[in-house]
Amino acid sequence: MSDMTSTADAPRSPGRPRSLRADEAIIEATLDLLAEGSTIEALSIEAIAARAGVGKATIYRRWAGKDALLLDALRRLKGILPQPEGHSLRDDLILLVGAIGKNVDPRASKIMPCLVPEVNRSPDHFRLYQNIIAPRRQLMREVLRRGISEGLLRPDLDIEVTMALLTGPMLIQRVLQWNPELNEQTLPEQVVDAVLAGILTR
Amino acid sequence: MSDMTSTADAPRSPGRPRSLRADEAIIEATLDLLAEGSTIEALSIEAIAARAGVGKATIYRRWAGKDALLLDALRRLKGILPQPEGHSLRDDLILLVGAIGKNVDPRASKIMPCLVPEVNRSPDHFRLYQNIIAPRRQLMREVLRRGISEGLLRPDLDIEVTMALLTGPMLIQRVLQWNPELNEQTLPEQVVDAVLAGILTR
DNA sequence: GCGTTACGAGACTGGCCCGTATCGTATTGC
DNA sequence: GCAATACGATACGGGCCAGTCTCGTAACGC
Repeated sequence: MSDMTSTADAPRSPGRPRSLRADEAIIEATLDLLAEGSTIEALSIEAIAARAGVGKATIYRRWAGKDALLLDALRRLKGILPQPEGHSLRDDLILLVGAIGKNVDPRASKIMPCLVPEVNRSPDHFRLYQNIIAPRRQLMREVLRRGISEGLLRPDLDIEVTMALLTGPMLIQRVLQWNPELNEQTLPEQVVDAVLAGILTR
Repeated sequence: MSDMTSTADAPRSPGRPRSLRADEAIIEATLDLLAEGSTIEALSIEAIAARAGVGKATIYRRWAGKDALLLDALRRLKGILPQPEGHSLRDDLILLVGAIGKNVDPRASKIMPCLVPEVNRSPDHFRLYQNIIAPRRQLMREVLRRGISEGLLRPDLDIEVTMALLTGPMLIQRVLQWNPELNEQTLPEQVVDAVLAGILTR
């Protein structure tokens, strides 16, 4: 939405219309290059244009520069939210934890780690990042609140801390490869069960 | 150890000896620039030389290139390990969790997020990263084992998962600024207590 | 057909950087 | 004093890239 790429209510300007294929190709090329390991700042407009089979001018006609293009491209990665069923607290939490760092677009998992420095540096990227994860946090918050109101969870529970507890292990494993010993497949279930029950002897 | 910077057992070569001040100044300049927000690849030898008040040749005389210099510089950030007292399981865990992402060198916390992409890309950086955190994990592992053998913790506890549970929340908060709502100061205590007790109603 | 705008391709200037080389000078052992 | 090496500074060629501009061509409304 940073530029006039959108299907605006334009008063039908004269001349040849913008190519929708070009839009798509540029965004896709950007995400591809990032997913292939290019750092966010090693990424060049020239490389994107070449990969997209597009002239550089075609990119500059649409975006002001690399940053604007990048923010637009990343917005495409938002993906869809998981849908907790609401039957079982445990199952819902496992679903949400398993969805952390996952995305319909498989490139997302390669790209995410590259964004960490940007998020710490640029307010724009930080906002985008928070916009993407906020609804997911909200989803988990609601599941936990339901658990409390149903009497399953302690009423004095600190929900924000609990969310960090559920999210943290999965995120450091997916983004930071924190511990090679851990099994990413079974981790969501293990985390949820451990958080629910605690680790003290009963 | 990548180059001959070390105080080697040299057979006393002739000519003017290398300046130790230059070594120090170059490393310090590198860490300073990183801490000030330069990305790892935006960092240029030229900028380091200027900041260190040193000729470029002085750098190339010591290191083969940016990567070698960087790995050496990062090794300086290792810092010292926290020392659990061994009296109280809870206190020891709070100490260890609080030390996550902390360092005697305050620049470390600024630099860490910048390294995330490198760690995912370069095996050298990944090794360095694992070498730094492995002893800290080991420390936590021992504290948890002691907790089990003292009968405080469940004997069937999955220690690796538990470590992720304790580490994850702190790490995503310090490195990713995951949730602005959370208080970093009180988080270690909250995390340890929640993990120990679980969140189910008793 | 005509004016208008977009297209892919690529030329072009200017900036930043790498890695090497070359200054004149400083510091060591002999 | 003399050879050897290091020093800071700076010049140099080469590469990559940003952003602008200019080709000849293509697609639209009228």
